[in-house]
Amino acid sequence: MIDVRRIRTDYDAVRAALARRGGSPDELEQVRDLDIELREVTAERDRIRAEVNAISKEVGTLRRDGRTEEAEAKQAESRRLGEREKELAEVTETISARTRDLLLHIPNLPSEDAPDGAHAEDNVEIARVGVGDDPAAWAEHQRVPHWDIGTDLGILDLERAVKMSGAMFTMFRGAGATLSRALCQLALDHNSDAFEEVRPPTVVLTDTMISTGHLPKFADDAYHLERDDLWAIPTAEVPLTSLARDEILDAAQLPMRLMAQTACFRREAGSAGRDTRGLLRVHEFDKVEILAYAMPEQAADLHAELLRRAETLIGALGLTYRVLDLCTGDLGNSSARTFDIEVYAPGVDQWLEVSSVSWFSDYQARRANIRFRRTGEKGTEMVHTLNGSALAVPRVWAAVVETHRQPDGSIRLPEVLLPYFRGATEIRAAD
RNA sequence: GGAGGGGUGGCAGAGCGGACGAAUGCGACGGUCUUGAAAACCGUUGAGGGGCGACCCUCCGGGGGUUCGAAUCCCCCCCCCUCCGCCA
Repeated sequence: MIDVRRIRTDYDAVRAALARRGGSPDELEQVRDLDIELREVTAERDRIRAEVNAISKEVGTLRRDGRTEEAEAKQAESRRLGEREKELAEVTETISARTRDLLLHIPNLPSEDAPDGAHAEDNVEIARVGVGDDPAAWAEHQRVPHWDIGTDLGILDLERAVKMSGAMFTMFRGAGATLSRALCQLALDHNSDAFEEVRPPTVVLTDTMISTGHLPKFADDAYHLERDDLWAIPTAEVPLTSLARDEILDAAQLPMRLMAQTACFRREAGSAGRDTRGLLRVHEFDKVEILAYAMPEQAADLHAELLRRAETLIGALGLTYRVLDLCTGDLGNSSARTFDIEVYAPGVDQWLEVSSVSWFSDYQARRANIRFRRTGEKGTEMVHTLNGSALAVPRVWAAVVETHRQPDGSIRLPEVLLPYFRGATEIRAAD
């Protein structure tokens, strides 16, 4: 949520910032008008409440002194005021519920540093590492899609996954399953110097989904367990962000760094028919997420750190990648600024988004009510939240397999993965 | 799932219709004393909202109700603890 007070005091700037995303300002305008109305009605209601409180006190005194008649007169007066108050209470409730609902639908203000633009094509490439997508840079044996490689080597069993769970579910087998697990383990080990490992629940309450911004706007993208009104998380960002919900953190605790490996569930409702083959777009996948709570002045450095950590990992796997600074039109709803890491997968000849490293300013913190107190100071401020995928398994799995495929069809394992492979250095077809 | 007990400020814990945003203790912060520290003593110390301000409003797990007035009474829900059942 953006701060209502900013809408109140700085409307034009807020409106201009949101306009950079390309949306309509209707909701914003409604919030501004409702807020003015709300404060008027609330002030009137508070006045009446104050009066009722004062009268009740008098009644107490009068009754104690045995002045029953006077007390009864006061009570009657208070009853009348109470009725008026009830009416006003209904009005304020309606207005504030409406305001909150609108506010929950308004996206975050983009950072001033985020590049302007309307579509993904306007994203700015800020780094490119490896051989790139130049056809000449890749050998013929690397031009095999991972689904063929996986099937040939017996390490990917999509057919049976579909039998159990339907389209866009996956199953790794043998060395393929080991590779999946090794990638996660590598990501956790790589960040264990500064991040606390967490194993959160993967099924959460509605409020938990609201805190990160995944609800109410994007309900169609998530799996909902109706009977218990629970949601399967689309990313560990959801539980990790709610970890500190409704808490006031000490400045000394910040920045607070957390990481978690979880299954992630996505309905992919809007992308039916796209990337249906292989591992490019699936309903369930494993991911290691890194996340931080920070004071505002720490956020920029942390954002750079999260990006650097995600990048190092991809680089260590010997993959070719590029980093994009997302333009305002392509930014996620809750994000103020996002860097995407895209890996080049030679077999499918595509750039695959494998990591999204985002800074949410205080947008999620306000939804989740996560504050901090500066040491020695009174009052509280909203924390800033940041997160990024350290490693998302299926797409990285695909890129590793395609990139490191040898002329004889085997896969040479990158050195960083060797500790997790029980002595093996390559993946070959079982006889 | 069944029976019983409980949810109050950073923590512990009283209050069970009116002077209670809440005793008391601990903790934290500031001060006195001390070469320094400890102890002792004095003071301060929850959050959110509105108003230029005096000040006002809300919050005692959540929601609803009774009442002139609710932390306190009634109803529903959630969570925690103990016992039983079931169970990876």
